[in-house]
Amino acid sequence: MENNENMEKKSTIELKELDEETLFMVSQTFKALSDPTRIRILFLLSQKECSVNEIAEDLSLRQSTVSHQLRFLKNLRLVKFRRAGTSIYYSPEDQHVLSLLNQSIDHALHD
Amino acid sequence: MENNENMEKKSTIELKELDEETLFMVSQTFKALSDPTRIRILFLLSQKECSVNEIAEDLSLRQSTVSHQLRFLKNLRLVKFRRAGTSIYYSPEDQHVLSLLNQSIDHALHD
DNA sequence: GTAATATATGTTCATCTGTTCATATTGTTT
DNA sequence: AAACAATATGAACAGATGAACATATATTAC
Repeated sequence: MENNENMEKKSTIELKELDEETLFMVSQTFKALSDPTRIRILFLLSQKECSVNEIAEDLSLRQSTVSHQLRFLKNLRLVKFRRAGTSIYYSPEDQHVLSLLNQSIDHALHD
Repeated sequence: MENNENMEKKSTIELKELDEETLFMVSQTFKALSDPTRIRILFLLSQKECSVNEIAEDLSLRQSTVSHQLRFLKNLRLVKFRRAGTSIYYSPEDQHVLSLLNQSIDHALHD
């Protein structure tokens, strides 16, 4: 009974609907960022557009691992790609998720 | 070679270290928010301080399920608690994570 | 003290995840 | 067209995860 009127500043969550669909979308978004490999891929792509092989080499991952994770990120529309010759170059598509990642890294670094 | 100087606005991720420890912390934070049950618990707690049983009843979850998830959130310092009689009341502890959740819900709702 | 209530914990189980290998597909280049 | 290069895909496996049950612990009330 002492915690019922804290919806002003400090970004407390306002009363909103949390229907099943929203809940699923939100959890999926965070799931995308819950794996170190995916974070490293997104982090790398936020710095430079990369082909699949470049990602694999830069992060010391198998090509198939990168490809599988890119499919995951692609399905969630978090990355886009373009073909260039025989390679396919990936880059981030969702600025919002990149922002969430950025904030979280900042917060972790500043302890 | 066309994506190398986009570190101004739009919250592109700046060049930072992504050491193992930071990577782990960040991924753990997002993992906490990647499960619908934990999201519902945090969302509920952001609105009112609750005992374990209140959470279980409000969200139609087993008491043990709630307790296990609370332990998870407690380990990550995302919730705090106080004892009152025979009950234990939980509330959010990490404003930053609450902010991430809030942003993500907003984004999902505004499509 | 004992009984009652609230919460925490251990274990089991089914499911989900992420990686790897092997192979298929796709587009390019000659 | 064939050969090549880059990427995607399928299957299999190990490990992680979340829910449920039963039970243990802890505090209050009597």
